[in-house]
Amino acid sequence: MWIYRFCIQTFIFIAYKFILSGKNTYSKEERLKSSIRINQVYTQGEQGFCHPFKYYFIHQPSSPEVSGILKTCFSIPKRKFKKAVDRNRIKRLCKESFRLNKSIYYQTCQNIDCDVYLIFIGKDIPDYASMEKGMKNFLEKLSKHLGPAGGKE
RNA sequence: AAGAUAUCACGGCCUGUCGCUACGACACGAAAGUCGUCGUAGAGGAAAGUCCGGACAACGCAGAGCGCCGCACCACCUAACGGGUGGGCUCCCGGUGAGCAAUCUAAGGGAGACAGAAAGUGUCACAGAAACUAUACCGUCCCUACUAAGUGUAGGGAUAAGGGUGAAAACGCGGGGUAAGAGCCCACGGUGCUCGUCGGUGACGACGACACGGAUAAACCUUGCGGGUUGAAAUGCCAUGUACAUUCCGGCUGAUCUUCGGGUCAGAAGGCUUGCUCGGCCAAGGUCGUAAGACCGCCGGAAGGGGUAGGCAGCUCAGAUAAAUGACAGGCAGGAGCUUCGGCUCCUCACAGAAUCCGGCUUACAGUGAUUUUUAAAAU
RNA sequence: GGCCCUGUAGUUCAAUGGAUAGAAUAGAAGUUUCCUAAACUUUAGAUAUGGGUUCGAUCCCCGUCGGGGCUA
Repeated sequence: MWIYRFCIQTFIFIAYKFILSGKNTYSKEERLKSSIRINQVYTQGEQGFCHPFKYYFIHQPSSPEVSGILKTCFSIPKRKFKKAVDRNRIKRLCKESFRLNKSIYYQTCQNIDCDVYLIFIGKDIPDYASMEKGMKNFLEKLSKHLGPAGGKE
């Protein structure tokens, strides 16, 4: 009985929060935090490049236990940006652009459990417009890559 | 009115929308909990460098001696400090004034790891005669021999006043004195872990007496004071998981009590602590065998190997753990540029982001305000 | 977060507090060769930086900057 209820709850959860995309939140659940998962993504995952970012990702179809959330993690190399202020600034720009534009991904891809590890590769600190442009490009590329596969399964 | 230096203070403010982190209340739910709702709080003067000092924690409760490290004028502040405040002394700049000169010195400014070189050892390159219980190269002077003599040559002696070398050369300078000279004597100065009197809490200062040949302790060292060691990746707990496995080395002794099950005391090998020593602490045997020894087990160390590398506390009225402070819009204030002096346009900027917490230090810094010192120009 | 080490030519290393900081290699020029290589000759090139101690610092001391290592 309660399993059925839980399924309904999770379905409602997904429907409200992501498909309809009523609010542009970026909470703790959407962040990739476990170091085990990060190592998996880094070693086993596929990799690619899209202008300011290098990305690793791993994906599997969603199940009742694993809700279909896109978990992300941003990384800025310390070698290129030595000051903590610059690294903080870039990370905040990344998070902000992802928060406002993640609906591009959720419009096409649903029920896929995907972990993404993004590394910022750039020489200068970008402004928000260029960062948003790069993030849109990345999300479109990712959703194109995952969309048909998710549809088949 | 402008620039520079130093010190101190500040390091934009307000409103709205979306969003993040923590906590609390409310709503729903049996509970776990929630696309929940609302409220409160949310990064600096250096948060930095990690250069000092603490709080705090752990370590076979840390005792003594040696070693090692740090500090080093005095007083006060401080939980403590290598920090701060004030004072003393020395040196440098400055130059009023005194003096024949050497030299001393007022105002003002700057610097100083500023105990001891008269406890000992070492070093002082090159140059120079000589660089340290000192030295005679050129000189100066005396005596003797040769020479008729001046002078010259040779030998012996006295001498640190003059020359040249050097970073540093017999305390400086004037006079006396002398064969020539020398603090040998005198005056004026200089120096001193010296002695006495006076002043000062003290460092020290003034006066008098006495004595006068270097530098280096950020060379070893000596003296005084301080420091047990390791640092939140400390430490405690929970979860997951494996191997009570393998190899090598060393040890398992003695006395005593006994209800014969065992207990008590001492000790070896080895190990533990702060580098060493003393001291202190830990420490299991049994079977077979006449014995030597063998086997099993245990203890300690080493090698290689296996497993987990997650969470909670530590940790805070900011408080995370792949780590929160952001984006957009408007206004005020400030700055820059243009100007027809009405205004218009642009910007919110420098250094820089908490990770247990405090007290300092050092370094970085757009701009604003205050104070001090100083510079050049113009006007009177 | 904490602890520690280190900085010398373009590179790898030397140098007891005292000469113009030395060697190898790389660079440049020349000799040789028909040309190149090799060999030989010559040459330029550095103490991370700011102070202090000292008569005199690559060396000793302090600050800053950079690089590296260790730490469950």
